[in-house]
Amino acid sequence: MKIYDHKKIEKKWQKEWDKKKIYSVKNTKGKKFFGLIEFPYPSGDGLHVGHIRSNTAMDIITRKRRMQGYNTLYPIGWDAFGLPTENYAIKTGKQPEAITKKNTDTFRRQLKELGFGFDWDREINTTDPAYYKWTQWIFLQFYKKGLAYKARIAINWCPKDKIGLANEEVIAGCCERCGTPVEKRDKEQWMLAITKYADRLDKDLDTVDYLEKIKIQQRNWIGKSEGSEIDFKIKNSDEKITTFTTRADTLFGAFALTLAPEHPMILKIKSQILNLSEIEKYINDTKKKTDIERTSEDKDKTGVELKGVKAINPVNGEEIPIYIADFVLAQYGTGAIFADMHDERDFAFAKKYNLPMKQVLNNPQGIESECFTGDGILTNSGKFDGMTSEYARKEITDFVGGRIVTKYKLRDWVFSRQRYWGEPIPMIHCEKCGVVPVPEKDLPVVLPKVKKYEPTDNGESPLAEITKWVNVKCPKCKGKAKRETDTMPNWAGSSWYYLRYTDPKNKKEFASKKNLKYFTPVDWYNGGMEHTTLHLLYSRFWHKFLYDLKLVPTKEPYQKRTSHGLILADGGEKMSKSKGNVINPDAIVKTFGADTLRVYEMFMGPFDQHVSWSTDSMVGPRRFLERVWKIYNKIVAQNMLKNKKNLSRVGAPVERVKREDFIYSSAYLTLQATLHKTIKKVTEDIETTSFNTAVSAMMICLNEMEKAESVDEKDFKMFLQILAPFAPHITEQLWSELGEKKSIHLSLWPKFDPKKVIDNEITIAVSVNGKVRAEIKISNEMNEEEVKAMAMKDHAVVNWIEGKEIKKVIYVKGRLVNIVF
RNA sequence: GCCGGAGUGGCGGAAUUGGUAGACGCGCACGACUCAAAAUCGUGUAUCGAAAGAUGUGGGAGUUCGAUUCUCCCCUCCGGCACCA
Repeated sequence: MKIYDHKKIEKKWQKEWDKKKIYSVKNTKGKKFFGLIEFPYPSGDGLHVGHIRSNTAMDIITRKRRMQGYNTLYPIGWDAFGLPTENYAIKTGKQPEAITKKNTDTFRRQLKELGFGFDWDREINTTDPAYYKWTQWIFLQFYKKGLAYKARIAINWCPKDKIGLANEEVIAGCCERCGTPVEKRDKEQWMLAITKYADRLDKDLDTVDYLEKIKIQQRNWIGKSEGSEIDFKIKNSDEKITTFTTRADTLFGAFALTLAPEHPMILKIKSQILNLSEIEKYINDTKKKTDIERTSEDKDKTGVELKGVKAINPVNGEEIPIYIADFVLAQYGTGAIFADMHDERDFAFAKKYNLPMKQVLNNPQGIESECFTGDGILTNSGKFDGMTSEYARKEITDFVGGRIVTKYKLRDWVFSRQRYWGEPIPMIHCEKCGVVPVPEKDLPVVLPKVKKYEPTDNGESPLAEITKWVNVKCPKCKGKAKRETDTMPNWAGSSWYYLRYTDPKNKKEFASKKNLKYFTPVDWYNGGMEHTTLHLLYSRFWHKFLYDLKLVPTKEPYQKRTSHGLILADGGEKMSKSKGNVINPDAIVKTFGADTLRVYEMFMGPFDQHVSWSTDSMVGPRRFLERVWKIYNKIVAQNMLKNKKNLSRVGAPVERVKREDFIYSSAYLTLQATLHKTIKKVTEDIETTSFNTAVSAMMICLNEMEKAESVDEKDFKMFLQILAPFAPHITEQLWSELGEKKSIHLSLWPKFDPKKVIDNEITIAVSVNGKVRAEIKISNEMNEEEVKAMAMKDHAVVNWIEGKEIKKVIYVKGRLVNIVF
């Protein structure tokens, strides 16, 4: 009798799969499936159990597809540019390349030890010049189309990391990475005009199959809102101020015009302002504040009136005061609003400064509240009185010559980083010609070797000090010029990596048209929720841009997107090095085996929800696999009996069974029904990422097989096949032990037999007035009347209904009978 | 504040076109095997109760023959956004 020893079999099959390249995609023929996980950042800590959760899930999906006959691509690579490596280089004096090499070697070893079916022939690395050549090339295309531009803007500056951050990287006013409050700094930055794609990024979400919460989060981030632009003239001046509002219906109630402190109009009408010094002080104070300070003052509204200047309400000619206030944002809308009492902020502002307010909406429900912000019926609004808000918005906008417009919260993407370990932005600054792109033939612009990686506090990249690299000839005039020393953010390489997988070694294009047409879009992409408004949005943007250039064949990169929940430490806290609660997968693989770890991670809870790690619970999945092995032993024993071989060699306790009798027994039919139900459930559950219930179903099936007197070898093989995506090593071993020559992972996915799924005898409940009082066994063939009659006759039921007048009897097929009196 | 998600035994969790709540697993208890232990196997395991039975899916109301599932109100936790006009 052989014993399950994961150490013996896991290494063996990993080598075998590698040698035979069973997971490599060799052609572009037939139906395809492209499954994708977010390629890992190779940190020095090695693989995290969270990686394993996501990777195993997609490994199961792709293995199933492969067995269903799809030409299946499941690639892997390294998103290797980024701060942790650079910081480690600064600390240790080692080169980022060397660190990356070491880390990717560790990750590769770990991933292989877990038995993932990656196509290792397509491994990519964003820090490889042969790869980032194309990242730079795509940037040049953005530049050519005017979507990459330089702007002097106030950026989010992290004083600890000494790096500029994109808006998406600032969490509650603090650096996403280190938690330091960010400062504002004016700097020349490369920008990508993602806002030009805002509308399509929003609208095209309708065409893809993403989890609803992902769509909602992206939509909220893009922040589409429809409203009106309305111009206010300034009294005694030719100037006008454009406001943006979604509530044009409240225009009659405007009591002030409120501008962002950064609003350019303030400079233009400077001469008319009587309290200029007060205004300038307020503007300066605002500038000094960080975002946290500006928003954390309990939302207390502050502002200053521009004395000596009045605006004219276009709807009724009323003169109203003009204020500047820091709660009005320069970046959104037009940086100017009109204030009215049907908005909580304006209401609070008016209360604070004792401004007179006028009610112009009645609550249709008739409930009086101090500040009514809903849609209502217009009042005090001249000829618009009595209109509904919705209708009046359009009418009033038309009446004052306003424009219906759409605005977005999304802002352009700050694309410069003042750090070393990133793709150099392929631009040259010439004294004569200005900004000149590096000619495509000169790509890649390779990162030069440097001695010191420290960023500087003046906001320049360490690259700026490498004069030999910085000083170049202008590609246009051959005169003196300097290279751009900013690098790209780490979101650059990951914005298009899935495309490279289709043709990873191509030297002429980022990928051939033919391969792109065959493999894209990605059919199923799984990743973390934390990337919803970062990577996922950025890569959709890049993809749409490439689509517009006719370089990719689809409008969207990913057809389907799911996300996994985090794996938390035992107490429900996040795993972190500082807390010392990180689980090392290497140790788990050693003691329990990769198959157990995989099954455990799939079984521990619903895939899309957070779960807490518990090493103690791993014995369940381990026992499960050991018992699978025991069924194999049972079959070996059965076969020996059948072949009348020497019984003493069979270790398992086996009773003599006449197989022919068993085949037609009801026990056999029950086992068949369980097996086919399990095949059905596992097949379906994988599609809905309900891996936990799939494992549970297989456990139930195994329990049945254990109880059975005999297990049919063919049936057991089917069981191994549906288990194979979850536990690839043990199933491969047993598959081959049972005489199969070809890998189980290249075998055909079993189909359930609909006829066998139906039970011929079932137990249903009988309830009286909704309370369950008995159980009865019924057969398939019984009709409703027969079942009801049987239920009424049950002695436990009779006790309850005796002498009562039965009002009705309800029968739910295959479920229950309810008797009501 | 707004937008999502969740609340079920000692623990992880299962079950929703409304139909036997607690599947499966962990843990625990008892038993078998063993000189013994571990492992393994078997039985049991929501709560109260000797039992009959009653109660029970965050709390409160409602619809229904029947509600974890649907409706209304409220509470707690997690995630995202946060003065977006």
